[in-house]
Amino acid sequence: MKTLSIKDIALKANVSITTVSFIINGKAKEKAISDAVIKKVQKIIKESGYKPNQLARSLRTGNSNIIGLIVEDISNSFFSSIARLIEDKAYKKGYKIIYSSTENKIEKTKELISLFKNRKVDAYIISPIKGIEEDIQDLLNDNKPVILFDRNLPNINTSYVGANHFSASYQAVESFIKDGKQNIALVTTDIDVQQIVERFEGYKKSIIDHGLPYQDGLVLNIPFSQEEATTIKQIKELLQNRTIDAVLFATNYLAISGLKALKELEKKINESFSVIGYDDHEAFELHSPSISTIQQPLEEIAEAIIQLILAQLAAKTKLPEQQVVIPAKLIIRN
Amino acid sequence: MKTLSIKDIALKANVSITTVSFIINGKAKEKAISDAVIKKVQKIIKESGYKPNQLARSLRTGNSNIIGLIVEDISNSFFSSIARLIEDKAYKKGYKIIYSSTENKIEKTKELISLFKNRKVDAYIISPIKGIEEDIQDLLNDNKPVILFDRNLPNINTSYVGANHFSASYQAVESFIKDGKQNIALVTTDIDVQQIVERFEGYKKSIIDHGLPYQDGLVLNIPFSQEEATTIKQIKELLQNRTIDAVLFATNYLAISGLKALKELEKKINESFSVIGYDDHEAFELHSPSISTIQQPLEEIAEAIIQLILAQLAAKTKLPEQQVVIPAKLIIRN
DNA sequence: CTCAGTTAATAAAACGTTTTAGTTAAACCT
DNA sequence: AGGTTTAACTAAAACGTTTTATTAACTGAG
Repeated sequence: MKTLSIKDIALKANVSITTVSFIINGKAKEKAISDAVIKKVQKIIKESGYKPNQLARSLRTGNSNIIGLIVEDISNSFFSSIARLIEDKAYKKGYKIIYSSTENKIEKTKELISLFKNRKVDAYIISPIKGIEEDIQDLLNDNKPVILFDRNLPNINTSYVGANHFSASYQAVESFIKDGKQNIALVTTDIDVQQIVERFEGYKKSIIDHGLPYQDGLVLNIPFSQEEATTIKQIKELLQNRTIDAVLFATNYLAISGLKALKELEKKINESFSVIGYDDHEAFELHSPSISTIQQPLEEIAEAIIQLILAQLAAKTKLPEQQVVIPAKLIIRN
Repeated sequence: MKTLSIKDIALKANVSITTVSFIINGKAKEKAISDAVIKKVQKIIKESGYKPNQLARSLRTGNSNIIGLIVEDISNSFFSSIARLIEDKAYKKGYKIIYSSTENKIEKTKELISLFKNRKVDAYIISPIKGIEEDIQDLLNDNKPVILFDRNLPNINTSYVGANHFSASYQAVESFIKDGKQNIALVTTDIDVQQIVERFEGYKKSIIDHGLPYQDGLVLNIPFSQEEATTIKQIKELLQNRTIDAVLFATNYLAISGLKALKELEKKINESFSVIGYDDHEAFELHSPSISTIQQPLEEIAEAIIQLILAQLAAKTKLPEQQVVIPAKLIIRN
């Protein structure tokens, strides 16, 4: 069975294609189509189950009611949770989301942007990486709404939603110090994105502000695409070779690897050795003892993103860009 | 800057649109375009950065190089991991994936299928739910490849990839019994999909086969969309009101809730009380003690799915459907 | 020298919409 | 009665491709 087109409907209703189009798009009133015709056409549409071809529509109008979501890795629970929340909220406003993972690769990210552009995606939500500034600027020049989240790109003038990573890791370290910890390690990753840098800066500043010496050897930089086994090995080495009484992990997957390392070392978390993770994870709460963590308010972040996007989509003119910085919460668990 | 069209390229190269199109689509040789013209046009395309409009292309050809992936919930690690693997493999073959979550809702699933159909998605990978048989049959009648995974729909004749849930939960219960357990509970969910039913059947058969009495009261059915707090409460009640020395959880998120319940009850997992989860989760391995689980081989499942899809996409005729059942592995951890 | 075949290219239709610019007939003035 | 508005509807262009059918020029065989 061939799929129906607007032409078939027009034929059946004995009116022109134009008329049907006006009715479909709710312009019947303004275009002075009589009620009788409206009723008739709507009835035929309903009965036949006709659905306009979105491709043709997009081709003609240049927009698609689709929002593109580009994240680092959809299998990371932070991103998949955000994706799910955004999907939900967008869906209610009639927008669909399509998403894809960049794996922090510049080339793949560029291709994705190009793919989405090609598909006439209406707006972009991007967790960016350095090196795609130009591509994003192109989108903006093209008047497409772009919201950056999780990480910001300093040279791009567009709205951003993210957590206050500096202050969050500052507080985490502060809480270690208040607990009497002296040798606080940071396990972080080497990707060059603002949010990771901030986490490091917060750590460093907090240590110095509280009169402790900053020790380079207590900061472990894990390459992003490294095998987990290697990561675990490096963390074990750090813990064995250094006097350390507290560790802050800069991402949830690093914390997971860290917990595995501790397990292999049979090193217990207790009064004399503490751990704080980042981006909550089911495993943190369940762990014995429960793992304290810096929690980003996913719901709020998703909400802020979708608000900004919808506002920009609805607006005729370019809205002023906003930097929404949401405080991350330090969750102390015992 | 207006985006370029094939017309602009044709103009610049001083040839017809048709010629450019042939060259773009690699039909230059067969259409006897001279090498000189091919070179010239390709140079112009490269220099100008022209990218064909995929919408127009899809509108004309009826296909899109996009595969639609429809899952229950992208924020569940089982699905997001599979999605990520499929995305990777498809990407290498020049296909893009777009995915969306159904939340096990028939209406939303139907809408998604309709959305994808509208977008001329070339093939579908669906983790289905009862009630959408007709929509899937429509796709098949339309000659679109459809692969079901995770759950099968008995009345649909199409390929399926999934794990052997019956045998997996049979073995899990068997291992409990060999350990001397007598009162084995099952915490499962009420969604009416084959894979969940199989898990229950395997549990029941194993109990009976091994000469134990099947007790209805030891099976807890959790409504799918229920708040987690309620789920935890129900699991606590089950554990408090019954003599139970082992629990099999039918999904990973139920196991997580179960572990939380145990934590609240301060009930320890040890020789006299065992637990097995389903679909691995980071938290299982990290838990103290580590949680045994039934592990679905994600990599193999993803590989099988993508193989079937690509084979069907490449084939001119309809391939015979295949039911790929991959054994799930019982991982005993201590 | 002519006809058939080949080579190199193109014009135009088609995909399914939206939207601009009309057209026609009736209703409304003065 | 003649002109102007308005109501109701529509023809056709446009979006950017692919593809079918066609043309025009050349080649070589008989």
